[in-house]
Amino acid sequence: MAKAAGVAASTVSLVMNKKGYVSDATRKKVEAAMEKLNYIPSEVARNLALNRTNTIGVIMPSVSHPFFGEVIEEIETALYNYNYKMMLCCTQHKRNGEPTFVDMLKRRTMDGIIMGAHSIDVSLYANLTQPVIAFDRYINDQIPIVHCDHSLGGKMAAEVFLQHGCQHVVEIVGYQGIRTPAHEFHATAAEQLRNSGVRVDVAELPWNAFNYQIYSAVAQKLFAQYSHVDGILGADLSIAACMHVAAATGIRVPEELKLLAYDGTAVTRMGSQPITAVRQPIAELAELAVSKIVKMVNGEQDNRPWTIAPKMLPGATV
Amino acid sequence: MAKAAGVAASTVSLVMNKKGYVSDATRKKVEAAMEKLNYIPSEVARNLALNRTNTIGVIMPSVSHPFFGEVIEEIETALYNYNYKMMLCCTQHKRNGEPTFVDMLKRRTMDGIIMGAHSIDVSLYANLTQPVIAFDRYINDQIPIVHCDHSLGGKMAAEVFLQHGCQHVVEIVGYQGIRTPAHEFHATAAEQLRNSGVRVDVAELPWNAFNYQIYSAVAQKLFAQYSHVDGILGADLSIAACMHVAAATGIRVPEELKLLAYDGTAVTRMGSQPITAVRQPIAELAELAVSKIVKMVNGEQDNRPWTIAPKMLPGATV
DNA sequence: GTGAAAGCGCTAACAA
DNA sequence: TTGTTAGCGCTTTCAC
Repeated sequence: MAKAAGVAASTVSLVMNKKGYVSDATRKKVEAAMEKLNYIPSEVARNLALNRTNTIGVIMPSVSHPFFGEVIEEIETALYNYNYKMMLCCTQHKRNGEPTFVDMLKRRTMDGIIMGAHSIDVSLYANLTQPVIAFDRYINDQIPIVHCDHSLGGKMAAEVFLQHGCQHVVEIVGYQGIRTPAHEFHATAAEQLRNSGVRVDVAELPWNAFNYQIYSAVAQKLFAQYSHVDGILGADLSIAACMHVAAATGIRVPEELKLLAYDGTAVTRMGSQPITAVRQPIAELAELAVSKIVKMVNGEQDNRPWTIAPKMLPGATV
Repeated sequence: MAKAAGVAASTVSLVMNKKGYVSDATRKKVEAAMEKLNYIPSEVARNLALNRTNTIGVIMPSVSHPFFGEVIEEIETALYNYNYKMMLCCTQHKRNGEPTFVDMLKRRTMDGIIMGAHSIDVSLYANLTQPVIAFDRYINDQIPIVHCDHSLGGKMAAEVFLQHGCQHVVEIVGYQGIRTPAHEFHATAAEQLRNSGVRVDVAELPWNAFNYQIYSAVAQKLFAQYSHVDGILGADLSIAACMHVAAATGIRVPEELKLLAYDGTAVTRMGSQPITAVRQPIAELAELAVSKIVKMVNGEQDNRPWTIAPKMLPGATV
């Protein structure tokens, strides 16, 4: 390419990157040659020379799950706006997905990682030289976490049940063996409710279980076990399952039973009755995570807080 | 690294890649040094030297859509099994996502592309030197397509309505301005039904519209327009929307109205009534697309057919 | 078996 | 303003 244009390689570099001073004459010359050969520079060579790939790895448990799907979509969009590409690793059904992926980070295939998987072994993330951000997930003391203000969310949720005079609330919570700030949501809600004399019971989901059958089974068991429940709090799909089981059982929502979802993804809009939800601001969280990791990659300072408040999403189930 | 081990770089390369002959003594020496420095080779340098990245780009309209979400998840899994990484581009909400992404292909950031977006302008894909495979999508005559046997699917669907004696079927079809083999599904079903004297009407969705509100609006309009419809055929979410509108209107499913979904993703299992569906074998399609693109990247031959048959997925809506 | 040397295609520092 | 040189970290001949 350089010789075709009759200039040095470095000059071509300057033209491509619009850097330094290049006379109009040689610029034209170079551009003409680029045009003629329809030359396209190798990103890989560039990556090697610059020691950066403009790629961020994203680790999530699942893609085909409403919450993570939306998270991934928003992260990818945000990365795109920052001129980064996304490599995705989905851990749910792989034996060694996560170690393999972290290894790619070490091999410098990507500049950093946004990690949101529900892994039990997080020792992988010790002593990494590249930046890692956790998405709603506690990994270790070195790794900062972008998350929703779950404690506030829990208060908002409790408030809803209290306002409607619920006496017995069941919370369907995620697997407690992983450490995520999201547990705070249920803990806070439970605390507030109990402080006001409401009975609170807890049903725990198994680990990395993201399919509807499981939610449905949990819902059925819940109704069998707690026949006088008048409020249920859980993630979107758990609540959707409860709504269907309630309908099948002849329990009227919201008259006899209040259902409140946490997350507020599209599935809460998809039933015959929209589900009332405390919504995690997924797009904002994604944008925040991306802006943080990009700053870290570039060694820049960022003072935005790591937490974003949830919002109430109106519906017809309370 | 080489000097630390007291050997030449080329020897280190041989050891890392388990290639050629290396004496046990020097192998140990190298491995010891790798251990000590906890040396990790640069994938980027490797990519440059080998002119391949082991990365496949995937372009889809959306992530947070049940069909595409599942497709992406399965593609990523299949790629992982072939030792490839996935770069994802989601086009739905971006101005220039697709051209930018194809440009990355030209810059050799990835070895090939699996393309499943609903783009209207496909001129981007002319004259590419790297392999591209279309996923259920017609791009141009050079680009092969992995897809479900939609024609068979259409026959299966028609058969269902005929068996149940439907007289007036409405098909909710995707935007017709893009060219996808999937249109064949509705065309075949319509033809078969009309041949048997069934009235068939068609409702068309707008382009790149993947949110539930739109499906819901289409469903409402459909019932208003065709008051005597006794069968509806459409993609999962369209049918889910119809089910809810029917419930709200007091139309009994399946007694008065048969609903049959095409795709058969998890959402058809999620309502109070599981939706009967003609299921696209997404995992198999994904695996096929991946195995094809990998073969193409490696210049190998592959004789598997490009098409896979759909299957009936039982439910309670016909 | 192993090392020296060239090359992958770019960027950066420095001269000219 | 532009060219020269060195270097990013690996792989691959090809001597030794």
